[in-house]
Amino acid sequence: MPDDAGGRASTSRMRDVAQRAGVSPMTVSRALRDPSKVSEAVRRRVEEAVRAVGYVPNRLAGNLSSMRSNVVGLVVPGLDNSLYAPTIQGVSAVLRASGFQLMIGECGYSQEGEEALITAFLAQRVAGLMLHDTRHTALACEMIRRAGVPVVETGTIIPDPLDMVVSYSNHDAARAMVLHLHRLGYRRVAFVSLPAANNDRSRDRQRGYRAALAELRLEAEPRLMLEMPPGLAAGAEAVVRLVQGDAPPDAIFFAGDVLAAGALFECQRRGWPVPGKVALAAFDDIDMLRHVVPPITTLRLPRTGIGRRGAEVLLDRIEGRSRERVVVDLGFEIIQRDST
Amino acid sequence: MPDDAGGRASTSRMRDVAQRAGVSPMTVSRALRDPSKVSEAVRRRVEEAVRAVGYVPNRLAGNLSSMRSNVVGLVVPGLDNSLYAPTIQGVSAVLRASGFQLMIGECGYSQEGEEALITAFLAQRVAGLMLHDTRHTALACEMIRRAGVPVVETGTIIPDPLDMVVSYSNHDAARAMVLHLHRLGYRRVAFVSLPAANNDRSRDRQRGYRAALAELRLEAEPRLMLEMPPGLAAGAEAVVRLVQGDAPPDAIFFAGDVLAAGALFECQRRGWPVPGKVALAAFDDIDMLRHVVPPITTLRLPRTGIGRRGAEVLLDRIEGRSRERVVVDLGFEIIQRDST
DNA sequence: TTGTAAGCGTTATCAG
DNA sequence: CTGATAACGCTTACAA
Repeated sequence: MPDDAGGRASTSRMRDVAQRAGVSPMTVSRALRDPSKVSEAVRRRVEEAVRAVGYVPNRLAGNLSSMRSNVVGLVVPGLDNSLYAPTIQGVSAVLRASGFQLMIGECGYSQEGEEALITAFLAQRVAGLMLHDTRHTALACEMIRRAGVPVVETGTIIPDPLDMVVSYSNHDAARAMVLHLHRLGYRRVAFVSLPAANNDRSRDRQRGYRAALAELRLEAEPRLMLEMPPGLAAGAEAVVRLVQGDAPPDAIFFAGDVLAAGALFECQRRGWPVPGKVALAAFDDIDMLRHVVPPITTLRLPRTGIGRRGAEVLLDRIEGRSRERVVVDLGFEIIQRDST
Repeated sequence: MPDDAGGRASTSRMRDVAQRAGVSPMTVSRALRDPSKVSEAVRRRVEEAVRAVGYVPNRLAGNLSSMRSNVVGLVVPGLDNSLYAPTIQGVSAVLRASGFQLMIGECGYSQEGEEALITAFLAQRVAGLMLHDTRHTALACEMIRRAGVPVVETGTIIPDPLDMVVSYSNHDAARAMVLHLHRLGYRRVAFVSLPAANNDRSRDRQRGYRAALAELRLEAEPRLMLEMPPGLAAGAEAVVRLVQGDAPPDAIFFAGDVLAAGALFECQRRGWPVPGKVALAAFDDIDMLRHVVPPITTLRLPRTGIGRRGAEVLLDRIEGRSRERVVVDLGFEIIQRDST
């Protein structure tokens, strides 16, 4: 407790405001939450009293009493991954506009981590939950069901959501890019993704890649498929392994993180022309991909929109404006640039 | 409320657990928080009852009653800025290990935004506050003082903190880089930063630049100082303006965001050799700077450490292990690479 | 070791 | 429009 010297740390209650304004606490409560329910005179006296005593409402008490909550819990796989930033920002913007607070936690890409966070958020009695992953432990599902809390999953479109989904189809996006590369004339398209274990998005993308090959009556060659950890360095390693391997690809589709950029930087270092030696495509429209030389072909995903729309449908449910279990597919876009 | 079909959404209370275990609610409370205070037999019965009814403690009620809180509020200027990610992650890791929750908000680089968030967090009765900015509205300071909440500021080392500071000196870091460039032989070092209005970090860096020049008995030329918005595009624009201007610099120090990378990409596009045509230095050790061609000289800042250490000193105070108003300078490091 | 009583600071409800 | 009263679900303090 800093300084008891100047003004001691005292938190004033509604009661104090009431006394000072010469009304009952109940009237203060009303004046604060819906000024139209009290007389003009009282409203002003209360406002002044609030300022005078420096009153800050106690939402813990308010929430407990009203059995409502003004906080939403958001679980992301990893805070370090810059891909989640736009989504978080979208969520944050919408929540703030409605007077909600955002509680955030990272599950570390594990279902157990997610379960722990869900438990913690439920204990805080959050009004709603946003989950990036779409696979959960049985206990997590059970707890959510019992609590009756609305939930939005945002990682990828799935057929059997817990409740609501707002996302895009990782499967369709990956498939579309492979078809796009084929249309451009590439016949040996390699595929590099993040590890698919414990990651629905990666798995969906792999399935999309295979689906496209099947449609094109092309064989899925194991040596053209790689799983790499996230990071620029991994992308660099991947491009070297593929290009220097037997029967190298003419194009590489990097379905994750900044792998494609790492690969391009490696090509620059080695003097490999892109797309002359090998074409490169990426999965996310991060700013960097537009500025490197050459700019990299990629998918534009509705990251911010997922956050915004996700928060909106969640609030619609929380505030009783809707009872529907919506599934929103926000789509994607292919950005053709000079790397392919 | 999803599905009332299978099992209706009922939240069980401690009372229910107590009944089922054949003990009083108080005993359940004890069994849950400090199992050593109840008998072995009771502990087991309670545990089973908890599982049986799917009990999830209500921390709103708990916090209200105990007049303690297990949530910490964090205010960042912008969630989109990837620079804050490591700090947030550090905070998150430390808090989780202590059973604390993280409430997060973005103030949009404005003091008013920060004030609004502080008010909201105080209303949630957070146990502590972490602020990135080091300048605040008078009301914000007043509210924090009255609430008696411990606070950590993390943006830059300042002489008159609200309470505690954990950071590095932006002034010293900028100064050190300019001296470093001078030592390498560069005599006309330009300086590009983010707008300094409303940004203590930028201002500190500008002061550091000037301080270095003064020490070197060099004149601060206005045409060698630029303020640019964040982003790769701004860096590209800056390098062009400086290099094509009158009396161009031999080195450019980009003190913010990804400006330096944007500048390098522009040089690549134009075929300007770096550092042949102009040398480039950056301010933050983001992964990209190490992988581009050539790799860019920069400063390594203790981003994650600030989050971790900041959360630690905050928890020390919250949990009464310390009463000190610490100031922690985590320092910085110059990473010399091929761009200078 | 366990239980009882009295709040914590609000809001819902109902009466005036 | 305003106020009294009883929760909300838990913990503190004290008693048994």
